[in-house]
Amino acid sequence: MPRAKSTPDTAGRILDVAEELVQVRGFNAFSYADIAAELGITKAGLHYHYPGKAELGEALIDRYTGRFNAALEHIGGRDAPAAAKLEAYVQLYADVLSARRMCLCGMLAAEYQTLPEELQTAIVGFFDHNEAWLAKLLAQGRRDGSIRFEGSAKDTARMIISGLEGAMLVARPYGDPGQFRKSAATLVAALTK
Amino acid sequence: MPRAKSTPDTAGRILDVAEELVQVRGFNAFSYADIAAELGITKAGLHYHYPGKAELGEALIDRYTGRFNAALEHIGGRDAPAAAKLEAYVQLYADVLSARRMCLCGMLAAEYQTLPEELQTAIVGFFDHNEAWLAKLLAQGRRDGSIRFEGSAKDTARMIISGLEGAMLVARPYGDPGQFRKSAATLVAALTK
DNA sequence: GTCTATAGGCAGATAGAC
DNA sequence: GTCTATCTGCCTATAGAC
Repeated sequence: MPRAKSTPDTAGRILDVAEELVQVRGFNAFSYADIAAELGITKAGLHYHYPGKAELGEALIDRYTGRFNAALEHIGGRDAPAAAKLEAYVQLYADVLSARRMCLCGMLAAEYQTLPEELQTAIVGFFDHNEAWLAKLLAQGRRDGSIRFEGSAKDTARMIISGLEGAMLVARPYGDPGQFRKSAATLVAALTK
Repeated sequence: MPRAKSTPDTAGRILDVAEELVQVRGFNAFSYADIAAELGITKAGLHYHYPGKAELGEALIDRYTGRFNAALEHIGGRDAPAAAKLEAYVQLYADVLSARRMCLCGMLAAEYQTLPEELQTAIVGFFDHNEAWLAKLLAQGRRDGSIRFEGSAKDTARMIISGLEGAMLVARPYGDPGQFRKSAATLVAALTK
């Protein structure tokens, strides 16, 4: 997934800063003051662009999901065996972690019970779309022979997503991206050998 | 892992309530007021038992880790094939999730960057011990022939722990313990066959 | 051990000037 | 669009009575 591109507009810069704060600290552990200080504007100025934290959160998920889904489309459009596409999928997660960040929606999943309903719905949507995309890829891999797995493509897709999210979650306290790469490789190896 | 037993003493009841709050909402999303209201005492009363949130958090992790490790010892002491012990290990996680809770240390891992240093150290300790215990179990399973896996026992152990934590993380927004069970079963089947 | 009372700070949010 | 100023509420924490 491409990083958030540098945005000259204030609304976009707010999202850039807020996104990093949520991915590193969580939605409940950052404040408008944090963003304001980072951007050199006042808290009141932020409310002009995003009236409340809920609206800011929605915008964050929307942009993140859009960027992620675009990356999935890009991978899906390649002319390559499914196994190679699966590796590219794993790399999306590795890229996030290499910036010492958790997946935005993985972080929000932890805080799920404390979030406004609109955010909750958007989080589930993120995982639903990932699961559908990945299940389709796995089915393709079974056909082209590059991926072998037992059980349904849907269950396997869900397990891979869970495994990658969990590997990010556990690797971060160790501050070691290599640990994530190893875990992810172990997971993929078990599926594609 | 056995649930926290009902404790007549105030210090223990505080931990009971705080534990659920952290597992459901996170460390940064509960307050002394929440606990006080639940127990029918005042916030000031809590500070007598736990001077600050950091001390309360330490006590939470210590008790949780102790209970978890005791469950591991219990499983390890059984006369059973390693594969059966692995299933019992998975069940520890399933039991936590069936109470609509996240693993305490998994939740804290998400919030890692915002926590006091003593808590951070304790969280890593939890995962270290789990990994060592599980790696030993896997090695035993390889010897007794009940578990098959490629790569090192340590890497496989780490992937299993990550996968289980991630499966809890992702399953909770769906409010469906069955989803966790399926993911966990798929994970174990893929890694140990 | 638990209470009342309160301190001091920061949260999210708004009104209105510019 | 961004500011100053301010509101209200909740947070963690403490002092001191009982």
